[in-house]
Amino acid sequence: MTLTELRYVVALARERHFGRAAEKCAVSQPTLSVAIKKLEDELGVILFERASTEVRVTEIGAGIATQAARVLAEVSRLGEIASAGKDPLNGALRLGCIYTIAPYLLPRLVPILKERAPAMPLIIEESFTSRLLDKIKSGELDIGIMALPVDEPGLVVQPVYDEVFRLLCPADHELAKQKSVTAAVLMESQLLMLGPGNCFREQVLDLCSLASKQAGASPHILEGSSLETIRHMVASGVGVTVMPASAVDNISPKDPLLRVRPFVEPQPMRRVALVWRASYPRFRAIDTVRKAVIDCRLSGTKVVK
Amino acid sequence: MTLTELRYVVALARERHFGRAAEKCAVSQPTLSVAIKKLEDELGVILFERASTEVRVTEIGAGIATQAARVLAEVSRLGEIASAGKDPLNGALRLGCIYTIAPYLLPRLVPILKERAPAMPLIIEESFTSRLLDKIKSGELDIGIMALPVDEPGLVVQPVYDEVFRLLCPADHELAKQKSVTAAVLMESQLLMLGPGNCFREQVLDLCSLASKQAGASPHILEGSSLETIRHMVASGVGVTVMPASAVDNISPKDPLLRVRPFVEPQPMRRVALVWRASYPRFRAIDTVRKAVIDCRLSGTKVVK
DNA sequence: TAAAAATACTCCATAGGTATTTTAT
DNA sequence: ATAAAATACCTATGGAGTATTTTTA
Repeated sequence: MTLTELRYVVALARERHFGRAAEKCAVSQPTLSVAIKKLEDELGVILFERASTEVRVTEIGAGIATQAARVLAEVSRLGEIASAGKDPLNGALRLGCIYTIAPYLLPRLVPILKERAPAMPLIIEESFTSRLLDKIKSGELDIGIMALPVDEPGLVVQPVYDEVFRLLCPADHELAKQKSVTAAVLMESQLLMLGPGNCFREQVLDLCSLASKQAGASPHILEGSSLETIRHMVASGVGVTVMPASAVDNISPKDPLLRVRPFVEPQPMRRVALVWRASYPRFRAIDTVRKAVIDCRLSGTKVVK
Repeated sequence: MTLTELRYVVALARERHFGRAAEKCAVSQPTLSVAIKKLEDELGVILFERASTEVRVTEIGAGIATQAARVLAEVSRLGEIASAGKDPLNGALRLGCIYTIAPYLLPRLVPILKERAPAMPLIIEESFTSRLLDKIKSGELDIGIMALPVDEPGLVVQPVYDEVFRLLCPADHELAKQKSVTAAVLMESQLLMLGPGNCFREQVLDLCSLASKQAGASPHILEGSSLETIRHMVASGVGVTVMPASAVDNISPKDPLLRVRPFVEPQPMRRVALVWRASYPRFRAIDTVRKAVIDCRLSGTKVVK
């Protein structure tokens, strides 16, 4: 049975004339004749009474034609679904973001995407890098925003921007007197940092190990559960911390409790990237996200490439 | 787009594995791969994300697969409709019968058919031969029961039985004394007969013209609107009439008002036939009707062939 | 004789097969 | 190295064409 045959049946049931029905279907009369006969043989039922004067639809033929029309209607809906889905900016995008980026990027990113891709609702999830990667691979998420390094088979990684780190210290701290600081100073202070699982913790630890080689000492570490928590702890004078620029560059130089200081060149930084399954087909959706991220113009960041 | 392709999509959406889906569809893996790709190209949409570890259904792919399953369900209903209609004894049969047969045949025929073809409801219409023929040709009726001659292009005529005529006269009539009568006696009596349009009228008139050649006289004719009306008129002594055997053979020899007498050999008779469109496909339904008519065993009839 | 459908045949597109390559883990 | 999908290539079915025949009014 062929969809074409069904179209022929519907046409013939309407026209009651092989020649005219064939014309409507843009095929020759024998083609239609043969096809109808083939379908009748297949169904084991006579659909049309052929007489020289006119073609009559049998009772069964009428039923079959009606049902055939229904089938064709459902088929046409297939086409509609496809064309609705043709636009990559149509349909939900499940976006994951690591904890140390989300609160600073998403408030800017979401409105931009909402404007640029109104038919693409965002389903957002914040988590650790490793959880995000798992969910992207399993298909629970479509795209992730996270810091490098990321190396997972089957996933595509596209760096988007580099973000420098800053020192955050109490306003009355010794280091607040300096215009810029070296990583070595981290050795000499009570250092607050995120708990395990956060990639930013690793990056800060890398910075420390680098510094410790030079200074020959280990920092005094105290852990906080989120950057905002750590920020409040710094404000209360517990110690200093390292922050991504986007998390602290909104702090006024005249803030009563906090001071932000850059590191000396070469400034430590993290590289933030988009990550998606290699097989994910909505390229334009990804690119739209990338451009939107860039257009967030987070302070202390520089677009890659 | 092919129904086969839709089956492949449904299978692949379920299996999420080209090899297994192909197996379920009883085709080779490349066949399924190519077909899916072809459909994706046609719809202009990626339906499946291919990764080496697993196949994932895209959002659109899921929608398409669901709709494809719906299409296939509707297609399978086509098959059901066909197999339900495969039995010629399934579905209504529109049966026409002339006025001078219907009241005597149908009371026996309908129960027989109802028993032998319970799934074939009868839609019955009584009319004149010419009206029946028109309706059969136009498709309003499927089959007709009527007296010959019938010669209409496009229609098939199958004689079923011959039915002799009888003389019906008042019990106290002169002719009631005879054991059998000749057609010539019709010339000598007040003759009741049906009005124009009835084929039986023509047959009786033929009988009279035959007789008049021998007797050299014309009958005194009075018209009635139906055989039953005429019967009552005969019973009231108005005159005599000619009747088909099946209409009068139920009259008792001891009936207080009426007498039935056979004609001498060769007895006048009518040939009753089934008539249908040459293109009408339900052969077995026709044959079932034919056999049922024969099995009515109407008195004074003899099966043809 | 004319109109309409069926048949005969020819051709080519394509669905499906096997063998092989590519790709990613 | 292995598993899975894609690709290449071949074959055969059958869909569609033209020309012709059959059928019937």
